Amino acid sequence: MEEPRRAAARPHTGRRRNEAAREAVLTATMDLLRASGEELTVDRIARAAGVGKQTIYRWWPTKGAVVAEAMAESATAAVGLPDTGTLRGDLAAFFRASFAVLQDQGMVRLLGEVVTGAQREAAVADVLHEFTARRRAALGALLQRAAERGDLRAGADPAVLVDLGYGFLWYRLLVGHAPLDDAAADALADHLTAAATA
Amino acid sequence: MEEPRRAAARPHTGRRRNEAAREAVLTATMDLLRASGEELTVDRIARAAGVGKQTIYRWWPTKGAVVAEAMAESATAAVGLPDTGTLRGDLAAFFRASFAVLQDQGMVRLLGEVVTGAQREAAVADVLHEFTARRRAALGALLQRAAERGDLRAGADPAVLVDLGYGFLWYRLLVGHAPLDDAAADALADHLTAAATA
Amino acid sequence: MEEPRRAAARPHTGRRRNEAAREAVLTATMDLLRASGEELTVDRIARAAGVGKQTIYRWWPTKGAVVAEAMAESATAAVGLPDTGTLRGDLAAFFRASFAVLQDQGMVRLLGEVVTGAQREAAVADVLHEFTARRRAALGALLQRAAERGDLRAGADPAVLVDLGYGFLWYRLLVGHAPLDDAAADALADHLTAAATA
Amino acid sequence: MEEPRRAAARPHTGRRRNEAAREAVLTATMDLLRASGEELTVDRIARAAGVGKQTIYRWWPTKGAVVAEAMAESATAAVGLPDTGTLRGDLAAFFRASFAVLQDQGMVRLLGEVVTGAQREAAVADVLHEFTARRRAALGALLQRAAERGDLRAGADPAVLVDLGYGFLWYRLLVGHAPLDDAAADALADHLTAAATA
DNA sequence: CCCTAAACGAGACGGTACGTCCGGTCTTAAT
DNA sequence: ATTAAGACCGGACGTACCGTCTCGTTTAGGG
Repeated sequence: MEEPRRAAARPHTGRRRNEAAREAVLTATMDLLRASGEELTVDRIARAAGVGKQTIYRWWPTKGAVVAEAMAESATAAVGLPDTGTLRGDLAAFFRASFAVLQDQGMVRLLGEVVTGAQREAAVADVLHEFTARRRAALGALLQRAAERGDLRAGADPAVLVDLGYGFLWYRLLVGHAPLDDAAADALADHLTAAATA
Repeated sequence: MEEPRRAAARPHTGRRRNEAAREAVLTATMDLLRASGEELTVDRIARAAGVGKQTIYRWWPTKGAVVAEAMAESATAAVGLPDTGTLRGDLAAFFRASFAVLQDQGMVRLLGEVVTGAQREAAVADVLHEFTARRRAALGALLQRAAERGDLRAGADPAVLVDLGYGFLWYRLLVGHAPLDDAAADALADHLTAAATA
Repeated sequence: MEEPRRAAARPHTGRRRNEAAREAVLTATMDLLRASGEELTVDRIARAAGVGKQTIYRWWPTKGAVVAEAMAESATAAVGLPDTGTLRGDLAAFFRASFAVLQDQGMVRLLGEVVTGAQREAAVADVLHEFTARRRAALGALLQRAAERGDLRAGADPAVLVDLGYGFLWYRLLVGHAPLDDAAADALADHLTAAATA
Repeated sequence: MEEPRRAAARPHTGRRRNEAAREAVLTATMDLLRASGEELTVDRIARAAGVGKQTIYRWWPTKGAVVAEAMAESATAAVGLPDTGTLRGDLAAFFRASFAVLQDQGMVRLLGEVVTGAQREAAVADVLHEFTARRRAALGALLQRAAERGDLRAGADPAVLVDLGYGFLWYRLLVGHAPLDDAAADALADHLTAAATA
């Protein structure tokens, strides 16, 4: 039995995407953000990565998209799911780890750029949505475990609790009026636990 | 022949600052943000306000400063301090009013622009700091009243509670994954009350 | 009797065109062409002229148009109408002067760029047309004087003679197989005289 | 044990040059020039010829070289040496044939591109030099025959006459202010004859 | 009949220039 | 002196094109 056209027979011709270039771009982006002195510019990213500008625009629609992907790559890996046995302990560990990532000034600028870019570029907003959704899911899983242990009070809504936790993080990150250190993580964990349990 | 000292008698020559122009600029800024289709540009603000560009730069140092002042003017007025007799009621009323302001799409873009601008302009950051500090003070006063009624649990930290509340608001505002409606305000009030009381 | 709108009442507001900038651009263009080492680039013109790129694009549609205007300005002035009493003498003087202008290497590159640009940009073609028309008119006037003296043979067509003369010039200029010096001017004058007279 | 010198013994292995590709490239170049709407681009030539870009660059050093070869192929063949018995007749026939080739708009653009390219690429200039030299030699041969018949006046310089003739052609071709039709050929022949004879 | 080398179509790559857009400053004539 | 209009410098943006560099495929000797 013949297919009318074996499209799969030749799925691709021509040179393939250069993975090294992709990584060089994302790395250069992070480096420039960390170097901090200058504005982040597509030309500068290209020059720092040793890459043509068109290679950037071939794979990312916009500078914001590059930044967004750099964020998604470097911020995701960091935080795993702790298991200390208690909700408060888990939350404290989770937020301590989350805040630790933000000690890198480059990371703070990165997140700022993304939240900024998301306000005007749909592509960036998409990446931000996906990224934050994954982070919320992680925190949600932590709460889910508590729920299974019967630790959550009747009216507690995990979605609200998650937004409280990450809201606290982003609010302090963007406004910068108060630190995101271990003490803050512990205080956050404490109050979130109070909100979640009877 | 007159002395220059006469200046006191006639303290000002030439056309005075046109208050109407100032208002036209801020209004035009909000309108353009609401119209939403295009980027916010100084040229566009000037044209929409029927004002010369120089008139804008005579009174504000940068575009960000204009946006920041527009925010400070239109977002502050709105929310007063409710007094329903219970912490949960007060919080629910406070956040319902706060969220109501954000139903205006222009206001959302405005706050987004400010948070964005604050990441790169110190002047904008200052206005954002001051603005958010005032809002936190308002919420703090509300909690203070509860504390005086003896409604707060021992370990509750008003500063953390305030950041939880406003963090929730800003997080949903910027990420946009969930609504900021009356139900959200009630849920927020409920969880915040749980975190604050025994 | 009222006009419906006195448009002429306010023919212009705002800053006027900066004549110094215009000249700086044209001068810088000629200088860069003479310097010769590098390609002629809008960015380079702007930098050399101490001018923003937008200022160039505000007044000229294209790089070619700038080059074309630079040509029109610097090549026109040079050649006046000689009057030696004889056609051969007039032609020799005219072409000696015309060829002299082309000893400047910058001028040669300039004309080459214009003829090049005219092949693909209508705006450049227009300037080239006007420029060459003016030059042909000058040579035509010279022939006209000879005609009035009765020096032209019956079948001689001034338009053809003019195209022969300028064709010789451009052909050697663009192909570069033979020089454009005084001897060439004299030989050209001689043969043109032979073609024009009995 | 064999020396590398053995390479001479077996000068070639592998696939041979595809002659069809060479012709497709030159044909596509002419076609695109005739189609005229868009700029001539190597990518477009490759696509139109159904050929990979590398195949073009394997056989020609630059785009200009392709264009130059296309010119050399299509413009040379056309014009032979007429023999009408008189100089005027020979010249008229020669230029009528030469001008006829230029009725093809593609040919005009082609020559324009070559003259253009010659201004900046030595390789193209070389081809142009050789091509024009051959054409001049053809016209020179025609004049030589007249000289042998004793038809040329004493002071007539064949090199100048040739440049006058081809200058006329190229000048009208590039500036485009007047046609290159049979009447023009006849007028050119007439004036050139007058310049060459007593 | 297989093996090796070169040519092929496709298309990604580094680099450079283009022409546009915007921020913030300066100039003009009018009020 | 202040205004509306708008030109100015600087510099980032996103696109286009050049000539080079892989890919995997195809073609042709030589063994």
